[in-house]
Amino acid sequence: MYALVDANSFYCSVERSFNPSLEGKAVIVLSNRDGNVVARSDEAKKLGIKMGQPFFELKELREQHEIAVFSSNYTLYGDISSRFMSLLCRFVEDVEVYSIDEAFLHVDGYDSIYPSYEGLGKSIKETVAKRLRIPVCVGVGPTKTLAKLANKLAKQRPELGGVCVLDTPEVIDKALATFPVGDLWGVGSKSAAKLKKNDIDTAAQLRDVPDDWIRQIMTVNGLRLVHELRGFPCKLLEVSAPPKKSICTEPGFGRLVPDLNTITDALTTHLTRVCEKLRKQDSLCSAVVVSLHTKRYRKIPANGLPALQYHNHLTVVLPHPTNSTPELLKYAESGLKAIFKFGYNYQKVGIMLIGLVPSDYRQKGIFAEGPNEKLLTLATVVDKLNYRYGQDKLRLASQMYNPDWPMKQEYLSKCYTTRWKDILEAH
DNA sequence: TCTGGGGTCCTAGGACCC
DNA sequence: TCTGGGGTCCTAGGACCC
Repeated sequence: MYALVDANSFYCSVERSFNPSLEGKAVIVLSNRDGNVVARSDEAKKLGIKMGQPFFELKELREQHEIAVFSSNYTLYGDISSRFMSLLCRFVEDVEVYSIDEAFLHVDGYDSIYPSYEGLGKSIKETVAKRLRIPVCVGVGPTKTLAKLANKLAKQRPELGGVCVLDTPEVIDKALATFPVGDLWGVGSKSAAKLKKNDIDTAAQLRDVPDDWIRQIMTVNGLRLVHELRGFPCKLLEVSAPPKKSICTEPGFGRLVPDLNTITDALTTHLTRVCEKLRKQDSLCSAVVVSLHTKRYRKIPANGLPALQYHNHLTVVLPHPTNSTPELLKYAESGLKAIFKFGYNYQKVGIMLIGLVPSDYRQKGIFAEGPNEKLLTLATVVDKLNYRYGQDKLRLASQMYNPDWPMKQEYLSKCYTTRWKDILEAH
């Protein structure tokens, strides 16, 4: 049996846990640069605020109702998340961290400690509430898909007390009979539409379709999903996260930028961040993809001419895998120069590291040089110093510092758990 | 009459997840 | 004024190999 433990409105709950006066009030958390809504408390959902809704659209609503607004504070959420996961590891041996706010658990073989799955679920819920003041729901089922479904029911039906166990065929049948097929894990909007066309509206109906048919319309993923609904596990627990296969970043500038110099500065900064992640997972990358975009949603200006659009990307294959920032920068910059076109107002530049291989992988081309070992060592030293003395204390001369564009974060909370000066004071 | 058969690797695009 | 960001997996088709 699998359990899925998932925090309720995680980002909002974290903000609340350090500010109890927000209890019972509408809370929202915004995306980078305060652009869109990425998390909503139940009260905010009731006001009709949609996931992903642009923040500026809420102006009127905010005048009518009291809504607590926060910029996203990933330092804080990340730290609370890791505390959350460590708590879960005290309950069972096998824990798969599935996302920042949810984890799958293997829950078999603990009968002597927890006589029932309900008991285990309640115990987890109470402990997380007590230690972190984060509300969670627990769903239990014979497969990950059913655990996920159970979790959703636990959230929807307050009478369950936050724990839903699907353990017998009868209980599972009953749950599937009314569960909308589009709410299943792995059914997105496209598949939901296709299924609807074929008169499949509930999870129970999907469970009973022929294998060949579902494979045809939803590929092997759909087949796996159907088997999971029938109670045969196809998705197993991944206790140790496999290394990432690609690492990318593509944040917007926050304003429109026409010149290559500024864009190159931003590229250097982005590259510095992704290289740090690359080295942290102990990998080398064998190619970089640079991309450049103008702004998509620009309104047609007064002169009636739509803003010129330009989107392009280029893959630069390296002569040998590396994780050295200056070395990668050379190739990334050449890629940028190749796709940059004068005369546009750009919104963002992106960088993606692909073809990641373990760092002990040293495959030399017959005539090409291997990675420069000195540069690799240098990168390690730079990381250590920056970890100790603060991000970007040691940086490339070409990296923009104190960027002049606004990193809009008007509603940022403090880093209560990771920065000495931000620790709460008790009076 | 009859025009092989089996495989790998890469890429772009689609779909999905949080 | 103002519209996010970071990932994974699968498939079909092309190119290539023997």
